[in-house]
Amino acid sequence: MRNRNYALADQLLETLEEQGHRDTEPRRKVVAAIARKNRHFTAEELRGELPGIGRATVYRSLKLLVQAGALCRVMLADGALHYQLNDSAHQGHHHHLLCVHCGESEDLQGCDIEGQLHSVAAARQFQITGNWLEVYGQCYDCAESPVVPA
Amino acid sequence: MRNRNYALADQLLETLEEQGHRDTEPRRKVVAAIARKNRHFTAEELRGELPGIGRATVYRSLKLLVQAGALCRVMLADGALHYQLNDSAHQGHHHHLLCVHCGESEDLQGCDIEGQLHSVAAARQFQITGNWLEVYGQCYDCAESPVVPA
DNA sequence: CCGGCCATTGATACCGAGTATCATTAACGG
DNA sequence: CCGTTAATGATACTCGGTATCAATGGCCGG
Repeated sequence: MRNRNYALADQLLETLEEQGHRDTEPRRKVVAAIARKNRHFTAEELRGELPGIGRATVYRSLKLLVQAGALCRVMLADGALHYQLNDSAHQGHHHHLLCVHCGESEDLQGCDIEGQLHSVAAARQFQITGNWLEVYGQCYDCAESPVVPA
Repeated sequence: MRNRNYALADQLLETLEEQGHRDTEPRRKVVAAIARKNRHFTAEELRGELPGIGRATVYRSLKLLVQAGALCRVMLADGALHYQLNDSAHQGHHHHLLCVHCGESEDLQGCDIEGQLHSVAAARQFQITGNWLEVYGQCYDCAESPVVPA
């Protein structure tokens, strides 16, 4: 676990360096904090874990990582914007199934939403360049045990 | 046009009254400004057109209209949240095709996105309760004349 | 190994989109 | 016409994020 986190942090830093960004102390700390996360998180939550690191720096790092494809933004059902580590496997565009109960998220693969959108749009001569989709509901575990003590 | 706007404004007010809200002067003005819109708009943009009306009042009215189903929120490609009048016909849940060029939006109907999501989710025993989808691209007119003078 | 360029930092201030509070006002039902 | 109660608007606050800018420190070339 610890090893995996270190490796992940290094990997993230490396990604940034590949994009021509420097390897700085604050950046290392931000990236390490992100690597420790096993769930989606907000910018402020992350910032709270990084006392001594400037607000702007945290936001800048998040932005860079999103641009690099290492992080993605997810919009929760209540409208809150969170960040989430991308599986290093598929950094591309993808959608999420978000459990509104436990907050867990799964990637939504194996569906041909894009294909369907394109065919519907083609009928109207609309050229699709992108889309944003979040799907909310209850995951299997939460549906099974609807009342969970906090 | 003018007539249609008046009618629309009255209709919006009536909708609010049906929900038990009062017919007040500031509310009339907010609703009239919204009825004048033929495009999606931001809260601040609307507020700018309503000097003398309190900030909170504008936001409160927007909230009520969204709750009543008369307005819907659309997220633009750049992340900006806009409001848009709902066609009085289908106030229910629906998706939009947003032209990133001219800013026009069309409703996306006749596609069975929900159905597809449900079948994919069923395979994972995930119970879908809602979704948020925005589709970005270029509408027919903008694709035809890619360079339009501002 | 050193010096300089320039990316990065962090403090601060600002912005947009809301919400909370609360004293004052005004709608509307009886 | 009067009282209840919703609504208003001023103000302050939150959250997420960006702009500015002087100071710092990474890194590259000599």
